[in-house]
Amino acid sequence: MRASLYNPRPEETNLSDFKFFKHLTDAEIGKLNYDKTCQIYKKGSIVYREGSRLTGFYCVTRGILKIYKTGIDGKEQIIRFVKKGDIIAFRSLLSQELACTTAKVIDDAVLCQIPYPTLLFLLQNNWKFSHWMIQILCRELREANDYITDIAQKSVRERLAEVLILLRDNFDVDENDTLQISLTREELANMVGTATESVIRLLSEFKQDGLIDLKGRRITFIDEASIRKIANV
Amino acid sequence: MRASLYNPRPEETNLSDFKFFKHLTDAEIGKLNYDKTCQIYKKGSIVYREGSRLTGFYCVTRGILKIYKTGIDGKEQIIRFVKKGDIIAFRSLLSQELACTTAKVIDDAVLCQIPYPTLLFLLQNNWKFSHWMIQILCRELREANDYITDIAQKSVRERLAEVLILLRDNFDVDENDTLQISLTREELANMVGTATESVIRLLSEFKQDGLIDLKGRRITFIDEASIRKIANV
DNA sequence: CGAACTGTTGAGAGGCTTCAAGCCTAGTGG
DNA sequence: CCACTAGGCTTGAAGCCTCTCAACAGTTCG
Repeated sequence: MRASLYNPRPEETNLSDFKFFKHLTDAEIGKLNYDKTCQIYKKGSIVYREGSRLTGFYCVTRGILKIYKTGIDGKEQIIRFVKKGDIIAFRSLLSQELACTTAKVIDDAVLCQIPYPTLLFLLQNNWKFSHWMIQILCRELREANDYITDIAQKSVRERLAEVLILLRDNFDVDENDTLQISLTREELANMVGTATESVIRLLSEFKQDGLIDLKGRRITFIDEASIRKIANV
Repeated sequence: MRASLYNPRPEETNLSDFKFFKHLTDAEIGKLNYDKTCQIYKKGSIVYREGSRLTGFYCVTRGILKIYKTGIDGKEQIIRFVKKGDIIAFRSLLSQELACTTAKVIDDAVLCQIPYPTLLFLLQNNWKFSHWMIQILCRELREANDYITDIAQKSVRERLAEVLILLRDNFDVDENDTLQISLTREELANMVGTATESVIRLLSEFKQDGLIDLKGRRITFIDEASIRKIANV
C-alpha cells in the first residue's frame, strides 16, 4: 500500500462540501470529479511558485498552506493561510497572469487540481456559479482593502494582535483555547510585516500581561477580549 | 442656461469609449444609455459614503475623485484616485455589501450612474462581459496584494516615491513633466499612510536632492529614474 | 480683514529595526 | 544512544526612522 502515500483516499478528495461549488448541479459536480487530479503534498513542498504559469486551480481538502509574495530582498510577505475547504490559485488563473504568489505546505496536505478549461466551462454555462465567483472576488477585494488600511495605520503591536485574532477565528483551537496551527516566529513576523525579534518581544509582553500563554509554538488564549481590544477591529 | 450646471452636456456622458464596456453589443450600449443617470459633481462633494447602501455603480466621464476608507480615529486611508474612464462602486454593489469606502470629488466631475439591475442583466446575458468583469476583479485583487506587500515592507520614503510614480503613470503631466493633479500634502500622506509632516520633509529632501521641483501643490519630475529607483518597483 | 485651512520647520520621544551573542530543540549520523 | 549541528528562539544594546506636539508662515475665501 505504498501508493496511499502519494494518492489520497477517495473520501479525502470530496469536493461537494466546498461552499465554492454550492451552485453547481449534480452533473457539474460529476464533471468536476472526473476532471480533477488529486495529490498528497508533504510539509515543505511547493504547490506553485511565483512567476509560474498555472494550468488549473486547487481545492484544499486537507492540511494547511501559506500563500506568500516575495518582497524586497527576498523577504516573504504572507498574504494568507489556507485550510480545508479553501480554493487557491484561481485569481491568477482567471486573469491569465503568471502566479503572483507562492503556495507552500506547512501541514501535510491533500489538493485537487481542476483544469482551467473546466473552470471556464462551468463559469460560462452556469450563471449562478459565475455570479457566485464574482461575489467571492468582490469580498476578497474588500478584505484586501481593509487590510491595506490596517497595515498602513496600525502599530506592529496592534497588527500582531490582529493576526492572532485572525488565526483564532479561522483555525482550530483545542478545549484550552490553544491554537492548533503551528507557525514559526518568522512566519508570524512575515504575516504582520515586521522583524522576527519584534514578534518575539511583543508575544512575551502579551504573555507577561496575562493575555496569552506560550509553550514553544503553541499559543493559548487567556484573555481573548483584551487581544481583540488591542487589535482594534 | 442654469441647467447646464447640473446636467452635463450629452457629449460628456458618452460611455462607449469605456474599456469596461468593450464587450457589449450596440443594443446593450443603447440600454446602458437609456438607463443611465448623469450628473455634475462639484469639487468637495461626496458621491457615496462609507456604510451607505448603493443602488448602482458610477462611470467617471470627467474630473478626479478620491476613494478612501476611514481608519482608526477618523484618519482617512486613500485607496486610489479615479479619473475619466474609470468605474467606481461596483465592488460593494456586486457583493451586495454596504459601501466600504467613501468617494469624494477633488476635481469637478461628471458621473453616470447605472442601476444595479442593469448591471446584473448585462452580466447574466453576456458571457464575454461577465468574463471581462471577472478578469478586472482578479487584476484589482492582484494590485491590492502587491500594495499590501509594499506597504508592509517598504519605508515611508520608498512608499512616497512609489506614490509619485503611480501618479506620474496614471495622471496627466504637462510638457515640463509637471503633475497636473493637485493634491494637498495631507492627501499624499493619506495615500502613503504616514503623517503630513513626514511627507513635507521627504518632498523637500527629494527637491534638495534634485529629483523633483515643487511649486505649491505642483510637483515636477526632474530625475524620474532616481525616483523609480527609490520606489523600488 | 479675519477665520480657517494648508504648509513648513524644530524639538523630543519612542517604536521598531538591526546587529550580535548565546540558548534551546529537533533531527542526523556515527 | 549520544554527540553534534543547524535552525529556531531569545535577549540586550544602539541607533534610526517616523510620529507627535507646537509654533508660525502662507493662502484662500467668505
